[in-house]
Amino acid sequence: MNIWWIRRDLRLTDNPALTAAIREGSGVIPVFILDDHLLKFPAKNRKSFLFSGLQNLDSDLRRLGSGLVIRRGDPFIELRRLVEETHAHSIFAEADVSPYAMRRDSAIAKQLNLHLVHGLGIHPTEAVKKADGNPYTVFTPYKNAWMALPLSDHILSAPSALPPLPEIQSEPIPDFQVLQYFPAGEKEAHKRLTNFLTGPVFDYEQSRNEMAVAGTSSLSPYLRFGMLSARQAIVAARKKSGSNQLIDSMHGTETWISELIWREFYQSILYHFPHVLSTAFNPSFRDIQWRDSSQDLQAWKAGMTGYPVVDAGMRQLTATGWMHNRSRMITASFLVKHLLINWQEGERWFMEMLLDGDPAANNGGWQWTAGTGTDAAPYFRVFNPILQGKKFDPQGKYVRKWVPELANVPTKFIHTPWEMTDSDQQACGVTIGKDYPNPIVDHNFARQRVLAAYAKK
DNA sequence: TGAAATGTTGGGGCG
DNA sequence: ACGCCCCAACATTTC
Repeated sequence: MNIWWIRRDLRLTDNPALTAAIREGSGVIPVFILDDHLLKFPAKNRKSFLFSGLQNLDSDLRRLGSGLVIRRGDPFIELRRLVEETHAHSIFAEADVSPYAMRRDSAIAKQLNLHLVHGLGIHPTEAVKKADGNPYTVFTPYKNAWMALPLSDHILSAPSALPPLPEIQSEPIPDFQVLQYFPAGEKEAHKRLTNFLTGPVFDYEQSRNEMAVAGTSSLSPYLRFGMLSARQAIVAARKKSGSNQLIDSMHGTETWISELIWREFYQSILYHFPHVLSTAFNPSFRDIQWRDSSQDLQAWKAGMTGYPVVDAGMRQLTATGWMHNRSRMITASFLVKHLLINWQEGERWFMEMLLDGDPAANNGGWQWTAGTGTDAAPYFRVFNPILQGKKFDPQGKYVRKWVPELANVPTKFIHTPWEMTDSDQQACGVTIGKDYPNPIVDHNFARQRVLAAYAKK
């Protein structure tokens, strides 16, 4: 009898840890531990998604004759108890790369028979390295090395039956709110993958940037909790790309696969440079004089900056726990460059709000935006929220959806509502400065300010 | 996975 | 017909 310790691999198909636990023993006990150290972090939406995913996994396991054991407390203490209670031989778990997880797991491995199994990404973190043994810190060469490694398309199948659980204590799954836009679970993940690969991926290069279009896979929360493995995603995409004659679909799938490789790149960065969670990766950007304005930070969080695309993104985030990738870049750039507020404030807020909130990817994204990271956007690249809106939400559909007070603003003014005359405003039923804020900072002024601040550091 | 400033070119209006 | 100017369109450089 072995324990399958579930952490962020809430799936039965293509699960190396589960497969190993089954193969190495005469039975398996699926366990999830509610770890207060992780659960005290204010991330209501993500916890709902997790708990809903656990409920889903539990019913999938029951269908196979087993079930999910839930415990609450310190992982080491709970696992030790479980081993005593069940006489389990070994514990199998998917290896993780966050500093907390690595510290936790190596401490537990000293006391208990814990086997960490690779499964978070396609290639183990240690496998993608430069010839001299050092980790890559630039994406393109990392990607090239990653692509050069053999990729098995073998998907581990889900068990068809499991032995019943022993009579042991299990906590109920905590209450959670149902997430309208992101139902949890493996089945939903597969539905989205199939849907994406039979439609949107064909036009991915174009439509992935259009914020009002469902042109992205929207799989990030599922990948975050392992309701879908990276291998399942990539193998399915590769099949699509190989089987289709349309050159566009080939480009689309390759571009999407590239996005999946970014996830592993940032996992590798976090693994090798855990200090990125507390400071800039690039030391020359550690002394920027950030502004300290709780008022501006609050306006950003609330989606009340006066720049419609920025506000639409921020409101989509609070309303759904997810934000379109293009809006993530725009809103992040706005916080760092326009408001000159420390990117770590944004990183924390995104971690509170995002269903897919993951320390590696989130930190990587923020450091990229701030220009402080590996292979980052150059600091002088300042997104113009008006131009970004015109380019990637030309009809203002995205803005109208998430900033309803601007719903009737003519397209001509949808990204610059403050340019409307009083009678324009009256005609579309919104008073700028009252129903919707004026811009909290002038674009040209902010641009000059941030360039000066970065140049000085 | 930028945007703005600056430089260059060429068509067309006009004296 | 010619030179001059304007300026849109595109290219390059700079932040």
